[in-house]
Amino acid sequence: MNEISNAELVVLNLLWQRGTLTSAQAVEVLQQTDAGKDWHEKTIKTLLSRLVKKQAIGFEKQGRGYCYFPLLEQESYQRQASHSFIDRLFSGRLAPLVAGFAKDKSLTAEDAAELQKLLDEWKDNNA
Amino acid sequence: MNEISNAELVVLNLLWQRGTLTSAQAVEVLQQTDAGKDWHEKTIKTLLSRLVKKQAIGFEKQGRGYCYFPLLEQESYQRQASHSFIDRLFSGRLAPLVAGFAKDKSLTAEDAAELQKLLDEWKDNNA
DNA sequence: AACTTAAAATTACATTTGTAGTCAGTGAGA
DNA sequence: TCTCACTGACTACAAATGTAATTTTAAGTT
Repeated sequence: MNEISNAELVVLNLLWQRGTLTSAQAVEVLQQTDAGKDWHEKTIKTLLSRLVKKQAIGFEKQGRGYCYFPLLEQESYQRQASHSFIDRLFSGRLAPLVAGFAKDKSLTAEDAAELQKLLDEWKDNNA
Repeated sequence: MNEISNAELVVLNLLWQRGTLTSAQAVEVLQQTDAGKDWHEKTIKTLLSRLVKKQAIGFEKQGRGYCYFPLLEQESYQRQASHSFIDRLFSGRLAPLVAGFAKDKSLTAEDAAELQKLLDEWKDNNA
């Protein structure tokens, strides 16, 4: 029911990437990232707890502590969040978002190629 | 400096759409929309005030009250917010977001056509 | 000029979020 | 077995947010 906050999402992203982590590992990794570099250990543990309370992640006992893992699927979260974002900012239209990227030159050649591929596939499936 | 909150964004979107509005007009219109339908008049006025404080909108006196108008440009806000969103959820890659839309069937033919046009233009500009 | 009343300004208050600190329990080492 | 360091649980606290209510001010009306 609850939303994932920005700070929580940083931790969740790491768990999606790694699969499972102890809190100590999460601290170790996050403190070397841009987003988490000046987070206190306690802060990271709080975020883990809040993610557990929100049922975004689960854990199982392992040695002295817990081993955390995602419960919420990344793709499903991304999908829900993307739709919600595009609804709020672009009245639900996807193209204007992409247009913005194209316009401000932040659409890389790689992105363009990938998008073209997606479109070609889409056309195949909708021929 | 401050972020625009979700509730504030609903009001700001309306101002972007209409250009200018008195608070009474904002209330009238918003209460007929999905997002604002159960907002109290006072709530909407609070949101207008907060947007003013955040310098997202301005106002000029008109009759007994104010006439509000956007200060923050919609396109620039959309651009900043899109980049930030895609950074947080997709490590900065645009294509996976679009791929999500393609995958869950919410990419309409119109979207597809528009995206193709964008890509063609991009190719022209980057030939 | 005085009054009324709608707007704006100020205040309110619970919840969420960012960012930790403290307390209590337990496994691992002495 | 006893101790202690580490971990999770609980507590803290200010700022932001959602959602209004109360107070003040000043434009219209009489």
